[in-house]
Amino acid sequence: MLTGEKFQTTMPSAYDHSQIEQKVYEVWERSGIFTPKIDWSRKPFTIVIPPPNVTGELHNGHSFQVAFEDLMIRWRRMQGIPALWLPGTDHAGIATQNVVERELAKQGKTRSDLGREAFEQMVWDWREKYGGIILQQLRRLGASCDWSRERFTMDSMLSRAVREAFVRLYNKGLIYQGNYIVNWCPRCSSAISDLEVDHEETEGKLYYVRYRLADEAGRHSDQFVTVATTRPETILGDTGVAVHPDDERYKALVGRRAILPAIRRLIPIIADPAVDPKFGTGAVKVTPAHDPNDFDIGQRAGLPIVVAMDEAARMNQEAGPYAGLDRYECRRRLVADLERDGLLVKIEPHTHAVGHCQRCNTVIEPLLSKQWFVKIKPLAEPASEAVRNGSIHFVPERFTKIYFNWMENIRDWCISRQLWWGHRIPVWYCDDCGEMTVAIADPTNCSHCGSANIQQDPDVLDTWFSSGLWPFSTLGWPDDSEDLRYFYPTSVMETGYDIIFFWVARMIMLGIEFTGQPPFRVVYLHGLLRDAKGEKMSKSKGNVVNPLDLIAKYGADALRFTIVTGGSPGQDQKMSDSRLEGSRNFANKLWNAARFVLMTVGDDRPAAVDPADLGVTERWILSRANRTVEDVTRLMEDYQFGEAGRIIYDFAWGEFCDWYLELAKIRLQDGSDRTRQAVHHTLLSVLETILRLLHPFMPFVTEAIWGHLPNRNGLLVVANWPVAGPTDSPAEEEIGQVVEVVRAIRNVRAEFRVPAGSAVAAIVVAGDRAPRLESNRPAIERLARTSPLTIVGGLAQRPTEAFHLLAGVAEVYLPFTGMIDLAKERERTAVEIEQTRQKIARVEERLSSDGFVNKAPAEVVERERGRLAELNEQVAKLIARAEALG
RNA sequence: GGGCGUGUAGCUCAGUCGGUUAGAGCGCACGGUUCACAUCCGUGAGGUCACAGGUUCGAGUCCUGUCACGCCCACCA
Repeated sequence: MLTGEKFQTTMPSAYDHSQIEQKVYEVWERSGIFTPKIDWSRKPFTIVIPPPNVTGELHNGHSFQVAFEDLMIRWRRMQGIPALWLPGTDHAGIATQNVVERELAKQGKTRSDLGREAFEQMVWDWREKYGGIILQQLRRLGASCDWSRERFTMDSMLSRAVREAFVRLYNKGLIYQGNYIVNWCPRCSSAISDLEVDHEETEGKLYYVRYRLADEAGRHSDQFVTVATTRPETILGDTGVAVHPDDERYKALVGRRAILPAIRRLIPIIADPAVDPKFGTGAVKVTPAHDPNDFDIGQRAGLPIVVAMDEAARMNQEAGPYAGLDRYECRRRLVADLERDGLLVKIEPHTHAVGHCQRCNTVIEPLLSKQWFVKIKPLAEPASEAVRNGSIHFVPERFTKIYFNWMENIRDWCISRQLWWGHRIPVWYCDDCGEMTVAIADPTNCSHCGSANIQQDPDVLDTWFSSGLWPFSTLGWPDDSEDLRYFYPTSVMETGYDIIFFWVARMIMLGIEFTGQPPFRVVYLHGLLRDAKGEKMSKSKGNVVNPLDLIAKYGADALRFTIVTGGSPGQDQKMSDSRLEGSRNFANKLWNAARFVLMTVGDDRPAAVDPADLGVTERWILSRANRTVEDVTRLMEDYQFGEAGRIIYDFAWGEFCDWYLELAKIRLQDGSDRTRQAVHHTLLSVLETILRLLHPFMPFVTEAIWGHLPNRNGLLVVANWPVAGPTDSPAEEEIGQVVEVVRAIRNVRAEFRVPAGSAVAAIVVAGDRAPRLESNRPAIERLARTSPLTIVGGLAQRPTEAFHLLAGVAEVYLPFTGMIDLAKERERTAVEIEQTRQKIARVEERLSSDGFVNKAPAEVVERERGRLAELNEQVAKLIARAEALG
């Protein structure tokens, strides 16, 4: 059995997270409790971490992941469930390659200066450094990951899974190679997938260009056709002009040929229904190699394909006089030339969406190129079905629709990247027979002709291909490992909603394809972190916050509690210093409450208590604690973590600290030994319950306090999650009444500016409740500072020279002799009577309506009747008061 | 061009089977050296729940529409 530790020998009056958090983490990690024990008689709870990219250090968005994932893991672990949180990092192909290339650029070098091998080594070094930093940062956040199962997407084990997946899909015909238009980033010099393109509304221009028509012999005629384009440089790749088949204006032109300006290529005029007659002139230039629409049109009409640019978006030899120019320089010169030749009709301003590379913001060039694709429809359908039939559930629900919408319109996934960092595509080309060998293990010979002259495809796979396998590749797939059998499918996938398509959808598709099961049951999506102005965090805006800075200032507990209680699922969140301060203060409050409890209780755990010795005060706080346990557990089951955290906060601060600790002081002062024992027991018991409930939210401070508890047994991290005991409504009602009376008196004291130190006389008239208030006399006397305090059932004669107020069903008189203005009292009473009568009228109206009495649930009607009775009682007292005032 | 979200106190946000008098933190005002805590304690002010209709005995909550802000998706040359 593990023993807890005191992380400080004494408890200073201010909680100092910086002295404690790291020590606590070391104890947890040393204890080995983050590694779950496989127990086939119990169903495990599994989360695989969304692996942070090894591009650099963690940013504050990662704190969200940790806050929610660790919350779930710690909670389930406390419930006695084998809980695995599997950590790891992602090689993040294009992103990591880019940051390393930027490093190189600082030395004035490019990756080609180094060569592939040396460059890859440089990225591995980078990964060593930042991968390590990231894992340390996760520890600082308190992540209770099973470090013995740490993975990296390019580990040999996971790389083998990638090859296995590729080969299986290839053999099934779901991976194919082909020449299609892809999104080409000239800066990265690679194809990227549709998802990696950001569309930005851009103020561009629409150029109207005249193409001269050719006569039948191919010579100049005097006729023209005018086309409109936003990218004039692509004219150099035109192989046709298309019009709509029903467009009367152009019917006669179909079948004729036009002469391409600048390079005088003859191109046919064809009809195609994809052309919108209302756009531009209704005639469109067709550039099959540089536009996806044009590619389709070209395919239908059998047009030739002319690629006019290279992979850096410079014009190639097809561009004739413009060869070697950058695409925009070419555009500038070509437009000038067209104008000179009288072929430029006009230029209109035109706003349209321009694609940019998500990683480097370079304008994307649609380009014909030979790439590898995943045929996605056969994978998407079962993936949709898994969500439709409830095998996978989204929290919050609304993301289901977004998921379906994307799945239904999905297009084949371009998975090859012309990069050096990543999983090399497991395809080898034979120099002799030209055939491909696709294999899991590196082949030495062509599988077709046996030649040893084979060369591996130079490209790597989209980083999301390996990420898509993460929930099972990390557990040993394709082997039938014990981990895979026990921990898979995982329980919850927790991540930001911004990567539903990139990652979540692909895990579902690939998970079902390869394991026959959905990779997780629940997708919990947290919102995104915004800065104080509500803007997205990004490096370019310079508003990225390092979580370590916040941890240093406020503590990891405060950061996590702020995140979890700061919003609701799927909702973006701003983080402010004032909220972080509030959470830090809460940790301190808890620390001090614990100091008080421990100081009071001493070093020995009180023996079990005879329930008969519990006073109503104890019964009250224990009942409230049980209710809190029940509510929190229910909310956690329902993924309402924020609400759960707020409830703990309210109970711990607003009830335990504000009221019970104060009441306990009084009980201890006045009580017998048996009472003291009951109070000690209750103090400790409720404190422990709070610590247990709060541990998944604020793991460090709760564990640190736990370490000071007398005769503690083990660490809090593996303590049991509390089970709600019975509630005690009479006790809750009784103390509720006491609280109400105390508050009412405090209120009046403050209004009359009674010095805090001085006592006031008070008379409480409480009817048949008087005995119960009487038994709480010390509490009222001390907490409301009353002396003498008179508690009676009724009064023969009501005092007039006193301030009068109602506290629930009790009346309170404060005889502020000489300070009472009778006229004002009369008026105040009259106003109160009037207000109470209005309330009564409203309730009576409701109760007299047939609709309400018949249709509302019985308990609601009952509640209204009770309310009416109470109001009637109040108004009677007010009238009596008015009469006494004369 | 589609779709989604948000609009509740000065600020940041809760409010998930529709049910008394709509909550919290911060900020603000007033008062506090009560032996756990000034990272604190007590008290208070502050909201026609964006707007307009509708459903209902009853609407911040459900429906329709409008306005404002934000986001996502989309091959309009």
